[in-house]
Amino acid sequence: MFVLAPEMTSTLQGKNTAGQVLADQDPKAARQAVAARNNGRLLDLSAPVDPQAELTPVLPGDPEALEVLRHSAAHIMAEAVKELFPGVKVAIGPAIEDGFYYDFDYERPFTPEDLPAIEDKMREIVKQNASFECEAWDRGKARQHFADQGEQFKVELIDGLEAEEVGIYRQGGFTDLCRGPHLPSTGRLGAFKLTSVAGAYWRGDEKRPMLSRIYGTAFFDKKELKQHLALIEEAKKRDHRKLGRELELFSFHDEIGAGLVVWHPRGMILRTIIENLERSEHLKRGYSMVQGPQILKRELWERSGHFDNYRENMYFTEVDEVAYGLKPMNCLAHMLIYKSKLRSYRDLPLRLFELGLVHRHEKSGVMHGLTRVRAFTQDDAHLICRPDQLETEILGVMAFVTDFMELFGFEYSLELSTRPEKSIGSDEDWERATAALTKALITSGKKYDINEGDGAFYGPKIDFKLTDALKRSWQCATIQCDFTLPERFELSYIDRDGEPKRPVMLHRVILGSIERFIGVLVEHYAGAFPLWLAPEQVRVLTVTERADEWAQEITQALIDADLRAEVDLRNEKLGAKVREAQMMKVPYMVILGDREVEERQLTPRLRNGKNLQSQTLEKFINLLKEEQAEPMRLLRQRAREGRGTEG
RNA sequence: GCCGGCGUAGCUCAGGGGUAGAGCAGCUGAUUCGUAAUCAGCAGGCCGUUGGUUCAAAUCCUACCGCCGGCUCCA
Repeated sequence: MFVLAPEMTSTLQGKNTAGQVLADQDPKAARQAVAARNNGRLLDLSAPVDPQAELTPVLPGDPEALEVLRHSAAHIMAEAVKELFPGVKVAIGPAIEDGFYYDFDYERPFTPEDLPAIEDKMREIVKQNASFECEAWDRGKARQHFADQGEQFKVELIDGLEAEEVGIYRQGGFTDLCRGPHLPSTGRLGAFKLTSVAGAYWRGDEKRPMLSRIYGTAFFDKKELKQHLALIEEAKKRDHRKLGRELELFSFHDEIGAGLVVWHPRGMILRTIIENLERSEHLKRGYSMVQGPQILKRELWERSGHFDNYRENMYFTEVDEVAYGLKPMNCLAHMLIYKSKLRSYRDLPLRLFELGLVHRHEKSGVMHGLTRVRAFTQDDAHLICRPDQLETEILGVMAFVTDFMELFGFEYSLELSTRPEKSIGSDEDWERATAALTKALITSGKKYDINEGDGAFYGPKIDFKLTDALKRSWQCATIQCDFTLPERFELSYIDRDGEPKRPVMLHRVILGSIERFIGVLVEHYAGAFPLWLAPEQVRVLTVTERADEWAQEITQALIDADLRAEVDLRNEKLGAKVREAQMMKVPYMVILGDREVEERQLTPRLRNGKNLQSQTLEKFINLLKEEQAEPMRLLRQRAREGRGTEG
């Protein structure tokens, strides 16, 4: 039950508090409220309100409520840690997407074994039900307070603030610099759990000290916490690294090296389906296929700027005493293809597409299954065009990306990334490039965020972040505008007026890395691929060996019809065969017993456990063919419509 | 690269100073069976690699390699 602690009112300036006003408006809501919304701001219930503006309660179902709860949980955790580990220094502790964390500096890093004791201490604090009290302190006083306690991180934070007054929150014996708002009291923290420990640099800067971070999550009630933990379990089941092994798609090997994928037959057929689709879709959209070599002379990388700006990510070697670099990007060969003959303004845009294998030296701690590797294949293209064609080309790529995202059932969001610190090219070129991307974004009418300083070293970019079935987001497509490489490689075309002009270039990928994309796809579909992508589309199962002959005939007919079918003639019970096909997530099984043999029919079983009516082989093949072709039909239809609107 | 955890059979995991274990998978045989595991037998390991401590190391310590969770970076 929520009651304003009497001492809290003493800090107020004689005004009505949010809690009191809410209690007058709606006593029931006031009791449940964790904070209040007033004048577009979130307030503590103990805070004075602007009487002119509307006041609404923040109730447990609201998204902001969870943030308040988790932020308060972080404070409670910090108090617990300070009590248990004297001398520990606190850094920052925000609420995050699905929980909270707090960073600490202690004589040793925390380990998972420390967590139960911290949780127990937190429960004690929750039981004490101390109120969260907010005070506004003069910055000098606050600075002195934290300096006296040796809390150098807090001091640094205060020094970075502009305001003359800073917010100070207290609960029990713990005082923290904080903007708030917080729960009325610690007792309102319903269900929480500390989940992991990790190292984290102070302010995310590699050059600054590494702190010890404790992650946790919190909810209003135990049921929600349980659901959340179940969701994490579900995500684990979908983990592409686990499914990749179980479904025999790919593997990694110590003996081969970190971040280097080995594709097994089932994974390779999946890749091939996607790559073949890419090839045909690119050809249909006016691209040409090309391919460059894996190693190119270092001198060329120096010329492009990669040696100066990307060296630490590259692998170098020597051939006959000449230095070579293994390609981390595909653009150089494409530049030379452009330069191989004189180009007319009529030839543009030139769209060069390459499924290019690139190698990048990633730091040892960052590899992650297929989503972060050291060798990967980009569905890369370079669009070399006249300046007046730039916007149309960008829009064309955006439409291409949209078509593919819809094909796989992904949502996505857009980000515009601007000039980074380490970069090449003139200010004017960066401005022109950024303006072109911005203009295309505006024309497209799509919403986008701006990511300052996150562009490639040679140009700004639009990134597409796709969201998978578990609401996680992944970088896939990117469009990068580049005025610099055409300059460095002295690309030109002869314009209408007979004068040589400098073209502009776009770097772009649609799926990004085929490896990463397949990793994301595996998790998105939980390994149960739609028919057109399934490595094995049909498995033919016999009840007894009397059906062997019919089974082999059917299997061959399916293969002849370009379907991916396998047959299980083993001396096993049908239940065992079904189970194995089910675990491999094969979309269709075909059951063959004496009945089917006699009638020259087959009984299809779907992945969801349902049987279809027994039917002829011809009918079954038609069914599969149609289901397989449907996504492609929709893709082509969308592509045609898209082209129409672009003119 | 940094912080923490981990590395035992193809897979999932037990064993934690006295010389290696289970289930599943594999192989062999029997069984001919109707929708998520038929039965029996057999075989399988330089306990990630390398140094060291010890009479003795899968077990304790060093360093490498790799994996997992984060940080930083990124397709």
